[in-house]
Amino acid sequence: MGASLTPHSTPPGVLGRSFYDRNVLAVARDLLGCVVRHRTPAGVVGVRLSEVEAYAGESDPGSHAFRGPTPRTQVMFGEAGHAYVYFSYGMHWCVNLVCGPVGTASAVLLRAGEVVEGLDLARSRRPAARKDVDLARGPARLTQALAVDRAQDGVDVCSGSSLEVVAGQPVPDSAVVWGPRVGVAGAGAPTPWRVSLVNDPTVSAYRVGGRRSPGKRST
DNA sequence: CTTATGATTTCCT
DNA sequence: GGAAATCATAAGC
Repeated sequence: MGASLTPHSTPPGVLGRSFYDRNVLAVARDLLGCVVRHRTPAGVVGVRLSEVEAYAGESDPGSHAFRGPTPRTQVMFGEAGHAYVYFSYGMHWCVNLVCGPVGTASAVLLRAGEVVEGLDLARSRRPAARKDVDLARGPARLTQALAVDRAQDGVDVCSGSSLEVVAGQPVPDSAVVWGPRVGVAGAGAPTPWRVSLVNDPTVSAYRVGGRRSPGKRST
C-alpha cells in the first residue's frame, strides 16, 4: 500500500454511492476518520471509525460471500453503499458496508470507533462499558452503541436513511496501519485486510495467541 | 496484567 | 448438527 491511496477527496457531508463503488481496500482505508450516524426515536449516535476490515468477495475464503450468494449474503452481491448486517456467535450483530460494482460481493466490516455524538445514549446502550473508549471498541460493541441490528440489513446508506456515513477529516497515510485479520476462521489470510488509526485508544485489542480454538466445547 | 470459557441464535450442510 | 467476522466475566499470575 506504499503507493498510497490519496486521502479521500470526498466532499463534506454524507458519503455518496461513488465512494463505495470502488476497490474494497481503498474504501476501507478512506472510511477511517469518517463518522457513522444512526438516527432512532431515542436520538442520534455517531461513531468516528478507527478500525475497519475488508472482505474481498467470492474469492476471499474469509468472506461470507465465499460460497456464493445465499439468502443471508444476498445483500453483499447487490449495489454498493448498502449495509450488510449479520448475526454472530448467537448474540451479536455486526455491520458491513457493501463495496464495488454489483456482483462483486465485497464489503468492509466496521470494527471499532469513538463515540462523537450522542454520548449519553451510547452509554445507556452499553452499560457494561466502564470507560467511554470501550463504548464502540469492537464490531459487536459498535453495533450495540449505534443500535444497529437486523432492521438495518440491506439499508441504503446513501439515500437519506436513518443510517449514514459522514466524511471526516482526511487521514494521512502516516496515521494508518494495516494488519492481519482478527477472529476469522481459516487464519493465515495472506493479505492484511484490517486497517486502523495509529495510536487510537478505541482500536480493538489484537490478541496474538489469545483466542480459544473454536469447535472445542466442554459440556 | 493475562488467559480461559460460557452464552446463545442464525444459517448452511 | 455444528460452526460462527464476539463479548463479558472469572480466575490466575
